[in-house]
Amino acid sequence: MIKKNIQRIIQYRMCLLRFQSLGFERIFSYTLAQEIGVSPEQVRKDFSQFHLRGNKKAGYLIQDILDQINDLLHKEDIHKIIMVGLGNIGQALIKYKGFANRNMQLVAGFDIDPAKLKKNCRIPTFSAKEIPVVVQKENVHIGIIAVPEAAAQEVCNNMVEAGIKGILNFAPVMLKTPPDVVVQNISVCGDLEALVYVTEKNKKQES
Amino acid sequence: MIKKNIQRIIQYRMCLLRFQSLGFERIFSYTLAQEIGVSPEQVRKDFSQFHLRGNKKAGYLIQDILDQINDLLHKEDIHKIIMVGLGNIGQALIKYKGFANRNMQLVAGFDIDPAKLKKNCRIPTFSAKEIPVVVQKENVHIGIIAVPEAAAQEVCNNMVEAGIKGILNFAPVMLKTPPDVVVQNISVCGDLEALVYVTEKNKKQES
DNA sequence: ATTAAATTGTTAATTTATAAACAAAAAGAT
DNA sequence: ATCTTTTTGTTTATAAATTAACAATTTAAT
Repeated sequence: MIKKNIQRIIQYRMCLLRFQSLGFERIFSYTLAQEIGVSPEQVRKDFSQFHLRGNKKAGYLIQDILDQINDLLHKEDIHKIIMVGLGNIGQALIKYKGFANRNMQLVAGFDIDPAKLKKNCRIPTFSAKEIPVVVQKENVHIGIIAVPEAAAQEVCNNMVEAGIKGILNFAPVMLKTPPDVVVQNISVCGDLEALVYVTEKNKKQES
Repeated sequence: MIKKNIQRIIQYRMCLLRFQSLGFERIFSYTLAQEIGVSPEQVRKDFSQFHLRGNKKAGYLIQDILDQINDLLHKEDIHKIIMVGLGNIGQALIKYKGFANRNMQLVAGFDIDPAKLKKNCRIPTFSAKEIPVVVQKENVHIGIIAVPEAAAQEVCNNMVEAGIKGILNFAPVMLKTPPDVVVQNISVCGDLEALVYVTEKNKKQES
């Protein structure tokens, strides 16, 4: 599982960019904390762990912290991503315009169904067989799996074989990968079910 | 933040259903653990915390555990969900057919842009102004926010005002809500950035 | 220059989550 | 019927994450 502190660092970055675009030059742990929904101590602790240092009494210099976070997250280069599965989610992500802002780029889409490839697309699309060719040619390390549950593990195997090292998985299965490949799962249905559970529980507790 | 054990319970459920459909009647903590990617002790601990009990030496009776988890998750009724924002993700989720299997139903979609409402849709769509009317009429407690960052907090306020108690948020902002409203965030970009960080770090460590 | 106020950064304490250990119970074999 | 094996369920231990506490430092004011 990916550490929580790095996930928060990513959030801090977005927040710092927002404050910077509003004209601020400095920010306090308290402000940042409130914006992210954590305690100021958490912010300082996270910053400390990644050696992001501020100025006592004067807070953090936004540009300075951003430079260092950008360095941490390797924002100096654009990270290429492939997408396997051109169904509902796949198509939606391909249409999404927010990747470029964050120095990421979807470079290719794949599907086993030739019908899905014909669609007028913002990125080149290929048969799933071409995964190794494209991954190696473009030197891609990150892939998204947006295929049905039944196909997910096989797609995953192909990706790993091709050299993918990080996978964002939308299929509702736990993928089996070698230890040097890291998987991050997203489960919309699961999250909704968890929300149902918590809200129903809260409802009961009131009564 | 939603507890991790309930999130795993939701995963166990999916896994149990899969095993059941394969013809199994019983299952061991070891098997379930392997499938979900946790330790058998974790499974037993989770089950213990929710009073899901098995049979020593004979493992867990799938049907029995499923009945109890279904009860926990209130699977006896269908949970209505509204979706605000009919852009890329909104449209994709509306097309998604997996909600019914899990006793959930998208009952309405909303957008401020009238152009978005005209699209041939599987569910009724309304202007965002209609949120309170529909939520109260249909008695909905769960909502999805799939609008741009700038609009998210206002949409959230409207939802809360209308009576929504659980929100799945795709916008990259921390929403401010009263304590009885629970928010679950999904950040595709954030997750991808985290994957980039971890894979680059692994790469360095090898060399 | 000295003092006061504010905010960081680190250390300590607490809580939460995960992993390990082991006793108890059930099934099956002898 | 007794013993052995297996697997649960609970208890204890470890690790991770969060929160709290407080010393150190910088700024600004007197």
